[in-house]
Amino acid sequence: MTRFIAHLDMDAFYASVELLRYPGLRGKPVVIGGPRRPGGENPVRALREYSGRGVITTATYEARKFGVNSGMALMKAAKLAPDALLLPADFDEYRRYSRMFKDAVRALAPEIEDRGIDEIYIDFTALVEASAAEGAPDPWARARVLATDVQRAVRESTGLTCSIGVTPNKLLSKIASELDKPGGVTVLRAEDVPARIWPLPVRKINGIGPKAGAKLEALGIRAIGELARADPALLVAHFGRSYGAWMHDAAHGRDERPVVTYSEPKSISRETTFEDDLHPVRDRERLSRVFTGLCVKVAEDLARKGYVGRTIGLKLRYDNFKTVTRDRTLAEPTGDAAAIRRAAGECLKRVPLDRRIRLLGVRVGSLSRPGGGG
DNA sequence: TCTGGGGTCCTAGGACCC
DNA sequence: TCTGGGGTCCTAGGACCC
Repeated sequence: MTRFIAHLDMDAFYASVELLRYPGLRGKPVVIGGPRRPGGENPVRALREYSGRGVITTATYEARKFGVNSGMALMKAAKLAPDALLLPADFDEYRRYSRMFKDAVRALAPEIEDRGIDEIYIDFTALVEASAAEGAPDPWARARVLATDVQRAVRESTGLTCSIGVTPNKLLSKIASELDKPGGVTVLRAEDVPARIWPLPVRKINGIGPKAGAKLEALGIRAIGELARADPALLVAHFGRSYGAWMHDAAHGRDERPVVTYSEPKSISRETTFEDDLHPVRDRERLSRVFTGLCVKVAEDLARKGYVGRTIGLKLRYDNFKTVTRDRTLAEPTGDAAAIRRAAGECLKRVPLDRRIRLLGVRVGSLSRPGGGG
């Protein structure tokens, strides 16, 4: 049976929330990133004044014209767009707007899957069928109307715009929502895949990242259509049975995953990158203080969300960006900062400390609700 | 001036049990 | 004395996503 699945993506979400606060910045190149300065009044400054290890979380469309984008180091972005304005990220505020837009969508279409702070999948199937009597004869036309209704609801509740793709599955909708940004609605049927999807680069498929993309390129496969026409046996040979077969299906636009409206967290973690790499011996005290602080924060997060966990993990990144992890599973779950610190401390003893340290992180997994059966 | 922070899922080997 | 599978748990690393 045909499903009608939407993917909604907020347009330049963090930056757009900031523009509501600082309307004077509208139309200017603005970049969000870097840590929040405690106590500062107007945090807006030119990107060229930045120094540190932060990356861009969001750039306005005006800033993107300079070639900067999410994930780029701010220091590098400062070279490309020194006059762009830099604002620190304010995640509490973005989470507030996230709740607002999701509540507005839920009031119209309750079947929502959360995919992070600024995007969701929506299952329109039941609503499209229910509107058969009073709407247009073509169900896809009715799905488009639903999408524009959702856009309007989001705009009225938050003042923000979003882009929506509507297709028979999540994979295609995720691609489609990007095709007419910002503010567009893109409707794609299965028969539109060759014309609309196949010309796109393979990296547009959610699940094909930098590594797989480069490997495909080396095989001479750049467009999704080339991936669709590739010999499945060749893909399996290079990427393994599961991933190779999935890739081929994805290129044909096949995806049966349901919209999942509820899920429990699997782990809760905190990590921090130091402004300068720390020496494991000389900076031992500072390292230890930060370490304990991370454990306390994780414990607070667990308590606030109502979880305890059995597996305590440590993450360490060296100055050469190599990352190691160690973990230890306890007999009983805990949410106690001191117990987490003890277990993570044992993990630290199993890791080589012969290089400077760039990042330290603490994670708690195998979560359960305290007193609950798991 | 390289490369944040919070997540999920997958793989693979070894231990251990039946 | 030698030889099986299968299943689950734990651990480490890596790819990927927002």
